[in-house]
Amino acid sequence: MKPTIKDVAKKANVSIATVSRILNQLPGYTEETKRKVLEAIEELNYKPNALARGLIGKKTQTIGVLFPYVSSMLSSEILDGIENIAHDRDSSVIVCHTASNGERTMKYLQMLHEKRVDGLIFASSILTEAYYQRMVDMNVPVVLLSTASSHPFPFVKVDDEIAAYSATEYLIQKGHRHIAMVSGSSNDPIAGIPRIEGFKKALKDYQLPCHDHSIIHCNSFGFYDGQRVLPLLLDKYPEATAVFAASDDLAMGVISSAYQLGIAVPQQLSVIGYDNTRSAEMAIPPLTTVAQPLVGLGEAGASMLFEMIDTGESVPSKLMEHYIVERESVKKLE
Amino acid sequence: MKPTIKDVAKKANVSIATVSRILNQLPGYTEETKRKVLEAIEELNYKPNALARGLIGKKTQTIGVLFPYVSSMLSSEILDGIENIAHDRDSSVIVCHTASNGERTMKYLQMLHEKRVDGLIFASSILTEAYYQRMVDMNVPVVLLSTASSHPFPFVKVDDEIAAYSATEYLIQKGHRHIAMVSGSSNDPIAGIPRIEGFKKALKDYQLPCHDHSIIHCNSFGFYDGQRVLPLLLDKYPEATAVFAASDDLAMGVISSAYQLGIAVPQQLSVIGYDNTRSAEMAIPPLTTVAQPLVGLGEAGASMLFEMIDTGESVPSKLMEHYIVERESVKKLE
DNA sequence: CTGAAAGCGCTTACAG
DNA sequence: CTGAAAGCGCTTACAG
Repeated sequence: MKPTIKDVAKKANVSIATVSRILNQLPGYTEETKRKVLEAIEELNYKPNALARGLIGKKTQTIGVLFPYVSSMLSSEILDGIENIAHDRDSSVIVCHTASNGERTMKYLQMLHEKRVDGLIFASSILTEAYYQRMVDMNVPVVLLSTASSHPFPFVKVDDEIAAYSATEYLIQKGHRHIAMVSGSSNDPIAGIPRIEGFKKALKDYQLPCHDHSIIHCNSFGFYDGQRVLPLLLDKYPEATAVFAASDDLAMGVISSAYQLGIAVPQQLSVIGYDNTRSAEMAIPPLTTVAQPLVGLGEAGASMLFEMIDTGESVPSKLMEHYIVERESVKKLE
Repeated sequence: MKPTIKDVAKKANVSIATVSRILNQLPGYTEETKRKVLEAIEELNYKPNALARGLIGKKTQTIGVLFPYVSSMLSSEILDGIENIAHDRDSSVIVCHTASNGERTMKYLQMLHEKRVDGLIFASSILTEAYYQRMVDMNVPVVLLSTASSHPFPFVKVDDEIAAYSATEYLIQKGHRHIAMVSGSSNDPIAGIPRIEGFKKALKDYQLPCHDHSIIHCNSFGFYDGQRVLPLLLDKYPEATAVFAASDDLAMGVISSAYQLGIAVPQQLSVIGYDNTRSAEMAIPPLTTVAQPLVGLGEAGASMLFEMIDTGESVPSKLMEHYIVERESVKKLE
């Protein structure tokens, strides 16, 4: 069977304690013994058993990440960032796809608990009381990513309200006076409401009108909602010259719908998105959007988590900078 | 500290063996003891330690998945499928992002070995001799996903040559006679060469010309290559009325370039892609493409892996069906 | 510099 | 039906 530390010890003619020391770069052996042991390891093709190691109480070198959807561009770029940092730290990442399902999330939490992960990243969902309790039970560091809560876990995200404000302001500075918004899930306390507030605030600060029909509410942040909703929007607010979509997918839906309606973007209608996912640059026309540093969010979240794991203390929350990526979907009005 | 099986045993006034039996639904206790034990578990909020369990030699309920890029639409949909099946099986998935880097891949393999994963899915990369050796050392089932090799691991993929043939044939049936191909990484033995062969074969079967300049070779399957390459293609092959792009990203690049060149798709140039990633439906015009069942590939690969884990025997390789998704990027020529 | 031994939290024969 | 004990593969004081 697979060689164990005993086999190595026997082959090298030392005790398992010595092998362990060498494996863990602890002091206490001569160069000569080290050589012998390394040689035995090599010959036997020995690989230490991480389970046994973890059992002793050391870390498992594994973190868990919970995403509502693992197959969205958003999640996958964030995951990319997390994975990069974890790799630098010789840690593995277990991904969990919750489908925004409470029961499923609880089950994942249980699994991650049993596997004794060193920490948790909880991304892009609302932290319920039940999740919170379970996480407290686990007694490991957790960081919230692209979400926030009143519970005492640090988060990393961009300021949605300010970012939405920026997007709207950008449109205003390009000369637009009749601006509409496609809001996404408008009752979502994380990604819905704050973006709407930012939009409203910008309009107000610039003394521009914000009617009821300036904002059209959807049930999701997805492409099809954007597509579905543009005709309705234009019907109620035909003077609109620009729309701020609360996600890139929504924006792509809007552009797609405009295309079908024979409305030229940006000549007749300007569109700005939110996220700067990979698809924004592939859009026709290339989509102007307010960028979230997605990979950066993942990296920051993972770094924060590892710091907590190392120090045993919490870290401050972090707001990441958004920025406007100018492409070709917004026209400057003279 | 965290309660262990001992604490539960003490509280319920039984031995740890009995607790273990109840935990694992083995026979050998009265309803009454079971009740007591369950109660103790509940009160102590006891969670079994998966590390200790795994150490005994039982499975770790964890599989490892290796992707070249974790943040591509392709990978993330495949991962979605894998994760679904793993969840049904109460298993976790560790994702590894190899960046197509040999050293990094070897390191991941080492980590996964140390963590004693129950099996491996190796996706979308070429299985080198070194990887193969390491995997054999690990002595766990592995399945190849969207790739194949002469080594004796089962694979699941679509038949690239036939799928490419279908795409080309589709264009021919739409009346196109001058068809070009944007090939992606043309020396890639998995996704490069077979698609080129399929393209050539279709042209030949229908007695259509295939010149040197009918195929333009890229270094990747990415958007920017498609974008960069269209002008070159058209320069050498101006009569082309349709192009088969070896990936959706490539196709989006072609469409984007056409847009900038003032060439209308599909009126002046038809484009068919390959993959049917999420972005295909968001393209303008919506992209006709030959679909790989991405989530299905992930599910099939994971199912095969778990079957191997359960039975200890290999399973047959599997070719998944591709199919053409007709959208609006191909024009019928009269 | 080195080893014997206890212990991490479980499961699994074995014996009763 | 139930428990004592060995053992999974390591790490960590402790003693020399």
